[in-house]
Amino acid sequence: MSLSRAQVVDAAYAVLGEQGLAGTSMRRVATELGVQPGALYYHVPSKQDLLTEVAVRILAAGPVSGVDPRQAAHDLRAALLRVRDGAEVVSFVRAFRPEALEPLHALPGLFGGLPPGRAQWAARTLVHYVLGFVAEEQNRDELVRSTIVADEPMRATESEEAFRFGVDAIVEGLTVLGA
Amino acid sequence: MSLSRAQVVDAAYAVLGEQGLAGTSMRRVATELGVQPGALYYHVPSKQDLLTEVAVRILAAGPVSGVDPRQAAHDLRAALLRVRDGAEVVSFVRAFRPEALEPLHALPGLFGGLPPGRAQWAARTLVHYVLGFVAEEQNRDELVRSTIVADEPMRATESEEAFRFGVDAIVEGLTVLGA
DNA sequence: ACCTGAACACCGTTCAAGT
DNA sequence: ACCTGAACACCGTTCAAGT
Repeated sequence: MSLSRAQVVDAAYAVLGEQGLAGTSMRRVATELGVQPGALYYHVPSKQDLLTEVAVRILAAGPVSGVDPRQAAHDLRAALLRVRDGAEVVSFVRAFRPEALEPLHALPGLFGGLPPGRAQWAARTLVHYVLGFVAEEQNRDELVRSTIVADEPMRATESEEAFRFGVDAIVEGLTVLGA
Repeated sequence: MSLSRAQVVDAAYAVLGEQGLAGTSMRRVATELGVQPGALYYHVPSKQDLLTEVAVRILAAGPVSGVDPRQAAHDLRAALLRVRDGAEVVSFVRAFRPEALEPLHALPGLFGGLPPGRAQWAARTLVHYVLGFVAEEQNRDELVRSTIVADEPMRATESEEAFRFGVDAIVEGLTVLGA
């Protein structure tokens, strides 16, 4: 039975979870599937496109429409934290194919109180914050994992608090200034 | 006359400006200096350390203490925009050696109205926003440069406006909620 | 249609050996 | 002390050839 595109994405997602983004090479994905590297290119045009699908999968667990912006921010963070380097992967895809990340396009709609232009800006502001914050958290995790830096207990709960503070402040400011 | 560490950093900064981060390899920096790749490792322990020095140089044009947080945000953005992929480079260095970026450590001091813990969080929030926003701007520039995507005039001034809106909203929210 | 084998043009880093 | 030459262990991608 031959390989499918979905299987390639699955394998890439699995390698990401095991090795992190730095360890997620096309060659390793191929090895995971028991196939030669070149075989992947029959199913996927490039590594960037493969990562795009992985990012979409990451966001599938993510923010839904119909909630308030604060909830959406927490949901987005939770989705990113589910896999190693999740924030980095989504940031990368946002850089070169932002239109592929449909879940993020619903966010402006959550700022119902603002005029459309402002709602767009507001959503971008919030997304930048969440991606930056979680990327920092996960980069820290990677450093801890490679024992370059020592783990400190209590970081998780302090992170939680700091994140909530930022979200609250940003949403507050956006709704006040956006009107 | 032999190479100096400063010359290697200069060359790396120059290559970054000409080729962007993706094109900034140790081998290209070596070529720029008319030297073999291995020679660089006599002056610099790794590519990561070299990029750390480049990031410090980028931030040297950056935010000063003694201004208000909004001014600092605009100064930081201006510094990042001076070189290609400046935000990406600083983000990368922040990931693996944040203590090296001294200029960013002064930012909590600008939130004088907040208790110290909150001022820390506030600074992080603002920095995440600025780095994320500028990284998006510069990634766009890279795509335009490679003609993957068309340039749209008016983007610069709209970017300016959007950035200011985000900064104003964040600083407003932070000072209101932080007290 | 789908995959292999093998190559191309790169990487960062190390290290003996030269001067 | 400083650099070269050459290698090691990787990359992403392409493509003829096989089945």
